[in-house]
Amino acid sequence: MPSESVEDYLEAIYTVQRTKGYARTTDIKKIMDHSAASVTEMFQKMDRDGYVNYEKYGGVTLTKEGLRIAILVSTRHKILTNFFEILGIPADIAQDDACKIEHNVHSQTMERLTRFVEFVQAGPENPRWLDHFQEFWKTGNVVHCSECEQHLKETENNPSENNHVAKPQSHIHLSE
Amino acid sequence: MPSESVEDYLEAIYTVQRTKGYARTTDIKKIMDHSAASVTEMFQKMDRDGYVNYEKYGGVTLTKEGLRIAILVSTRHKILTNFFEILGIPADIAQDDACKIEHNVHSQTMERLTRFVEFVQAGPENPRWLDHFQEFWKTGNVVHCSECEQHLKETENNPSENNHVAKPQSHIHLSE
DNA sequence: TAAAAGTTTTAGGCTTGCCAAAAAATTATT
DNA sequence: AATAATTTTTTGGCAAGCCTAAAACTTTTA
Repeated sequence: MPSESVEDYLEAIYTVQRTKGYARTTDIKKIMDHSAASVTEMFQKMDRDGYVNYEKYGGVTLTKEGLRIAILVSTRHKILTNFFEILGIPADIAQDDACKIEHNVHSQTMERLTRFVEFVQAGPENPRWLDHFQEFWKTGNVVHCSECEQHLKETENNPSENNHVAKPQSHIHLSE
Repeated sequence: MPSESVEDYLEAIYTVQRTKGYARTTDIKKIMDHSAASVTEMFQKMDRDGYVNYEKYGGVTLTKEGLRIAILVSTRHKILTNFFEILGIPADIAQDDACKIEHNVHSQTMERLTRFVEFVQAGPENPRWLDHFQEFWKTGNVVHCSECEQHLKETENNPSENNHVAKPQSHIHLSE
């Protein structure tokens, strides 16, 4: 299992590789704001560990395994960002937090979060309850929706009586 | 700003201190599964940094600042756990993830999550949309609620026409 | 094509946080 | 109170990741 640091490098290399085919010391140095020396060291370590192919003075490309993890982490990053933005967290903070958390969260948690994002996006543009949450956020008011409370009473004794329309399921693998 | 490691120690000390008044090397060693040597070292460091009062062979108590941060981190931990459990994540995984994330998440994010948890808890026992999410989780079906869609059409042009009942706002400070 | 400019690597060093083993202090036992 | 058992601290060491400065290599440019 790669360290957090290695995961960050993999993500950065992946970004560069996508547009350029490979990544050099300087590319990563700029993205990660580490010294060139540190980047070279890491390239060597990651080569030893099988995450990249490293040629002296020639930069790196991701191995199959390196790519797998890079995609995994990037996917996590994206889902976390989406999720935070749904909750109304400013984009820059959502970015920051996603960066830090993407290394730590359990795959089962990621699956739930993924589904949650899909759930919100599958519904109408802005689901009603999300509006209610925004209202609660701004004013502290709980909107007591009479329809919902009615529904609650009705279904108290017969829990399952549900509707239609299937959505495709995502089958992203979020563990390592 | 304390390191993640120091935050973990503060949390552990806080737990012990609450029942015992102070914490000894062995208490923390057991909770954190580190060697006694490491714990002592940390006690000394945290004393130097003003987070605990340390007496040789006498254990530690939290300083005002140490307590402040311990409470802060514990609060974060609790909110994150609640939040994950709302999403349906198993308790043990929710615990694990909360432990890892509690150090990293931005205070603005924590505030949103706090409000989100409050929002869910302020409504009826299980809000309707959460049931819909559970359904979506289990079956992949999106429940197309005719009432909601109706509501959406109605409010398309006049966004704000809202109800009543205020809830007290929480004023927990989640930054350092 | 040779010197200048830029990039990459090597060498040596630093901090954090962990450990095991040995030494010192405290507490329990007889 | 003396010895045994336990706890705590000290000592010396290790790995991960970062750094600067200097050396080696590559690319550009005159």
